[in-house]
Parts: sequence; structure tokens; C-alpha cells
Amino acid sequence: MLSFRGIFTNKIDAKGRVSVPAKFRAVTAAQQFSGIICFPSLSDPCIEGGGPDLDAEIDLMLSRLDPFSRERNVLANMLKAQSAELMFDADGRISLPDMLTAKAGIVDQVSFVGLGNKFQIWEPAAYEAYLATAMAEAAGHGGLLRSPYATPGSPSGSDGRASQNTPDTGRS
Amino acid sequence: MLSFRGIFTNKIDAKGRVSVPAKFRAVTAAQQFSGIICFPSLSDPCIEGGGPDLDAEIDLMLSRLDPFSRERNVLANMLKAQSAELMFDADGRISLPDMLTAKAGIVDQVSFVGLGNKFQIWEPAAYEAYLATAMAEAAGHGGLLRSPYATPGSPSGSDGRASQNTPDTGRS
DNA sequence: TATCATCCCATGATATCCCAAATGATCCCG
DNA sequence: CGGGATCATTTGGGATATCATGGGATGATA
Repeated sequence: MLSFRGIFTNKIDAKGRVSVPAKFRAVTAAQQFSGIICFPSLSDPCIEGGGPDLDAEIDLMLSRLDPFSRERNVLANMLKAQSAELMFDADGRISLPDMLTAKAGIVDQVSFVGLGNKFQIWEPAAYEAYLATAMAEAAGHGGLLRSPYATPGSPSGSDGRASQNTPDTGRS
Repeated sequence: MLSFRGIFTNKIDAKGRVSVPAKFRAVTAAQQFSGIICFPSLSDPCIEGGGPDLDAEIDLMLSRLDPFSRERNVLANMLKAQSAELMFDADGRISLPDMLTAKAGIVDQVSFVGLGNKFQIWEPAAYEAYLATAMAEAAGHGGLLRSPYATPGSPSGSDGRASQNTPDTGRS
């Protein structure tokens, strides 16, 4: 119950404010923080975010890279320079900086997508498209879902072919 | 008595609520949790669910993948974004999100199908059809169930056939 | 003074809680 | 072995609380 879960689509009002889902607020509240920390996704056209725990995880990963390496500077530019600490107002809303919304093609609606230790913020239509590809791809990654109790020589029970029904991407 | 067992078909009322079978509630209650955690099946047109133990297994698997890898994002989209933590009301009911019922073709009735460590939620007619194929298939998979007590060189003692008495699927 | 951001309150929609009835299963007694 | 009573569980409806969202007021900044 202490992780980001589910998909919630909210509106951005005329002032640029958007409600963070109450379920997500509860997660960061458990981390003694009434806000979220956001940065551009490294791999997808969306915003990523989380609480202080995620930020600490990022610091730890960056600290393992050489202090003056180009890789570290590049990653720090994405995860630190372009990040923002967005505090909730009294009603649980934030306003997303233009720097972040522009990359994600966000206009007046956003979908909050819970991914466990972090979440993503998408333009709703863009996420629908992404989810379709993710579902197809997930079938290929099905091999990662191995039984924790399997013995080395035991059969998996799966022939590797995961039949996938058509995802209903188009919905209101 | 600590695993999901049996088939129970319940109605969804006008508000979208459905009773979770009392036997299933007892299982998650034993895990100190008065609710269930549901997500789309990776292989079948149905919903899957379980208690915190099942969710912890999923978390463990995801945590082993690199935080910003595409694999992890894709799998988290299946198992976290599309999942829901559904708490029982005072009468042991939950309300299933549209995102989950749509994929399973669920309208106003559901069948809870116990599978041991987890369970599935089907549209009743769809389950009847699935069960027919599953029973035929199960006979051929009997050989996958190796004795936990077998010694390396011992014969299996199984001819692959399992006699099955009729389950009471359709009732009331 | 004008513009922007933040704070505060009001409203509508949705989900949750609480109570009551009906159905079905179990147990006990004749 | 049959019948009736008791209990657990499911199902229905009304009341309440929570949440998202819009608009106005306040304060800071340039």
C-alpha cells in the first residue's frame, strides 16, 4: 500500500493546476513529504516522478558514476537540472513547469500512471498508444515471470508463446 | 485453508459492487489484509488477483530489474499501472474498475476461480468455455507435475492421465 | 500598476459507509 | 430420514464522506 498503482486522468485548469491523485498523495505523505519530485523520462515522451525515496535512489545511482565523467553530467542534467520539486496546495494540486509539459506534449489533460516506486505523467492519447505497444512487448518479457520456486532443470510450464488478446486502447 | 479454492459466481449490483466469496476473504485476512489486489491476466481474457503475498512476489521480481530499463517500465505498466488495490466494504464487497472488467468482458456477473496462491475473475460464460479447453489440455500436462519426493533416477509412475469428476460450475 | 502565483472556499460527481431484507446452507430435533 | 429453526452470506437501497474542479481573493514581484 506504499507504492504508486493505477491510472488516473485529470484536467489541467486555466491556471495550469492539476490534482495529483489522492492515492499518490498518500504515498508521498508516507515519506513525510507533501509534494512530488518530477523530471523528464529518459526513455519515453513523458514526465516521471516520485517521492523523496525515489530521489534518494537516483542520488545513490549517480554517486556511483565518476564525478567528472560525461555520463554523470549528462544524466544529472536530465534528472537534476530539469527536475522540479512540486509541492501540493491545500487541495492536493500542483502546476507542472512548461519545461516538463513541452517534452511530453501535454496540453490540458494528463494521465498519472503508477509504476510502483515511481509514476509517469503522460498526455492521455500518447499513453494509450504507448500502453498498446507495452502490452505487446510484455508478452515477450513474460520469461521474466519465472517461478521463484523453480528448480534449474524443471519445466517452466510456459512454451514462451503468450497468447495476447487485443488491448482495448480506444476508450473514453 | 490458506489458499484460494473453488468456484463462486456472484452478481454485480447497480453500483458496480460484487461480494468476494467469504472463503477468499478468509485467505487475505490471514495475510493481515482486508482486500484484494487485482490486475489483468497476462495470458487469458480475465482478471487475476490475490493478497499481499502475491503482490510482494511481483515487487520482488520488478525490483531486480534496473529502475530505468525499458523492461521494467513495460512490466510495471502491466502489473502496477493496470492493477488495483480493492478493499472490502463492511459486507465484504469490492467494485471492479472498468479498466479491468472491460478486458474480461464482464458485465453483471463474475466467477471467482481459486487457483491456490492466486485466483481469477471471469465472465461466467467465458469461463465455461475456458474450462472445457483447460480440462482437455490438463490431461496432457499431467507429466509436468513431478513428485517433490522423486529421486533423480526414479520412474515417474504417472501415465499422464488424471481422472476428473465433474466440477459444479453452473448452479443456482 | 499590472501580472503572476498562491491560498481559500463552493460545487458537482463519485465512491464509501451503514443499515435492512432475502437467499441459501447448516445444524438440531423429532 | 424428514422437517424446522438458526446462522452465515449475499444482495439491495439510502445516507454520508471524499475527491476533483472551478472561481474568487490575497499577496508578491517587476
